[in-house]
Amino acid sequence: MVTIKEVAEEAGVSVATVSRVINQNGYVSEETLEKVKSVIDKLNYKPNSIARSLYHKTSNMIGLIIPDITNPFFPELARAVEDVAMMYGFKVVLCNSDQNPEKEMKYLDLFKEKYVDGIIFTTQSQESTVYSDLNVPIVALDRIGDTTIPSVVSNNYKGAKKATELLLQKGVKNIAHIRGPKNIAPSEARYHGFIDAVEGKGVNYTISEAEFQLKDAERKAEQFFETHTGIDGIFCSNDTIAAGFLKVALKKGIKVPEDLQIVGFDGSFFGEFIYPELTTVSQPIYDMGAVATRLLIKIIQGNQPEKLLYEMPTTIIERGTTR
Amino acid sequence: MVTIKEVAEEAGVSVATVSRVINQNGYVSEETLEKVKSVIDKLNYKPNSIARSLYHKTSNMIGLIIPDITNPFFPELARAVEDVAMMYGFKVVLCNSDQNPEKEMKYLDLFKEKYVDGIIFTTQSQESTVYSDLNVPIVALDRIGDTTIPSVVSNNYKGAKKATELLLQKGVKNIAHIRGPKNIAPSEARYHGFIDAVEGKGVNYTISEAEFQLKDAERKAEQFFETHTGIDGIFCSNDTIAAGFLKVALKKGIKVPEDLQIVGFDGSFFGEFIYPELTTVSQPIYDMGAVATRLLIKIIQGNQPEKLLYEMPTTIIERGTTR
DNA sequence: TTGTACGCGTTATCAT
DNA sequence: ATGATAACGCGTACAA
Repeated sequence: MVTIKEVAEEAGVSVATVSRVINQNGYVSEETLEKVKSVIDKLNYKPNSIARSLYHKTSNMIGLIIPDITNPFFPELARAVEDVAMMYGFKVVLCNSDQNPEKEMKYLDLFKEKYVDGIIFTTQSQESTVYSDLNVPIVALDRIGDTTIPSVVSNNYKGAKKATELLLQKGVKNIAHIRGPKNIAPSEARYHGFIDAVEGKGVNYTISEAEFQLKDAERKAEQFFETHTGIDGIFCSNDTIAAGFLKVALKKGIKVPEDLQIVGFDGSFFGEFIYPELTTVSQPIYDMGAVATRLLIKIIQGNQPEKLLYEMPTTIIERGTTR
Repeated sequence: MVTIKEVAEEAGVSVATVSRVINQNGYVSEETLEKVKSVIDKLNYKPNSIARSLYHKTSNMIGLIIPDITNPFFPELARAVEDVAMMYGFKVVLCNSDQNPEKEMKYLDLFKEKYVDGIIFTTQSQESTVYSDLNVPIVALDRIGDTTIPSVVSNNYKGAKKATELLLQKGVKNIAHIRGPKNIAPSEARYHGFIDAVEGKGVNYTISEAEFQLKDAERKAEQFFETHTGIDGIFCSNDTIAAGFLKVALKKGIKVPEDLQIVGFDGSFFGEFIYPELTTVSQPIYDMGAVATRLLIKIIQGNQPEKLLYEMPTTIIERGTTR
């Protein structure tokens, strides 16, 4: 690893001069400029970013905390964050919290130690690790409440309402909503969207619950189809649950979308892998990540965010599980 | 951010003493030990890891370069790397290279600047960015050739052979292999596994090719079923291709697995999301990541790897697309 | 226009 | 057993 000192010696100048040409500030004569530049090239000198960090107390890194990269929702998000971050010269440290507050705390400490310039985090759970008094720019994704932290969310309520209305409009008479876990904010919002779409409309509806996991969804689906008959439309709280219900329905010989229509939520890529393809409420996942990152960088650069809540629109993608 | 100096002042000792209690080396009397410890707790002091890095030229970070976290193969791998790394006190910087040599080089420079202690990388392409003369411990995943770098791979050849033999044994008479891109090593190995399983066995076989992407697979499947009749078994180079072919077959009313059996490769999670569930050759993705990380850490700690090639076994998971 | 010297927070060597 | 101090690589007052 070649240092600024070696460059200085080789160029016959002082380290200060070299520093000046690197950072393009201060005066430096045309002549020495060229000289130093050529030596930098020759030695393939790269300023040591650790030393820089120590001095500046910044690292050009941003920390990203997500529950689990293995959950299909997050890779695209992470990708967006990295793409945008890189575009602005920031690197990304990715951490999987597993929704575990201890882990989250550990990562936050880590981030402070490393002088990360900002933090983006997603928690699907309600209970909050203390993310305030952290003294580092921070943006939340998919998180509500905690009104002091700028957040980027998608419009879960509205998307759910639209999805339910779509089913109704497609002639569904007996509709079900398979809601997600109660402690997860988006799941709650989607539930309310559903309720507000069916209440007072004179339609029969029923509510069940499932985890956001295929196996559990399948179990719940088995039970569901045992105990409920005549259901001709299901709005599921996410695509994983929808996939589970679709699988079981198909297995039972129920015709989709002829006799049963299904709508999921998220716009996960695997919605296109299954047949019939899943109709779903698509979240602009990549955009959410990109917006959050731009917002964070803005804050890092000293600008105040214009608003605290950035709500991104959802889109219905009609595919094979609706008529 | 409280520094070692502040702790020293508060405790009425020198920074050297504080450093000794932190690092548990050198002599320090019982009395001052207690005193310093309590001050550290009181002030919630955490040693600044940047300053440490500057001195030690290590960072307790490892760099991970993958093509694209959005590709379903990689989240699990990344997760494994992070889990194991964390277990040993290392953090992970994740980078998506998009198979782009320029990006790779950029990340490698970045890693050197940041004093990463080691690098794990995956390239599916053959052409090699110069990963040697890097002067940093390094481990390759899913990569062959380039014999100087320790590698962790799964046994693509053998898995493909077994998959093909499974189809044959299940009574397939006219078999097809949909191979992946020619410049991707695993795709090549699987192709040879297939060939060696059918050659000289007196079975009819045919080869087609598709990208590892759903849309392309579907297009190729449409063409395939137009031009080939009587095919009753397909071994696909990965699960994505298999999903595409299955979808199109289902759409065309071909009965799976009665009239057509399909086997994929990878063991991707979405194999269980589709119906019938995909029979596949499962790679121990998590284990591969874990083994690679342990290997890297071993090297970082100064031990030489026992061998240069760690070959992990594949397993056939029989599910709904075979009889 | 250029160079000297100190500070960023930590560790390790060498005195004491 | 403890303290002073150089060093890690860089950036910037300040002096020249």
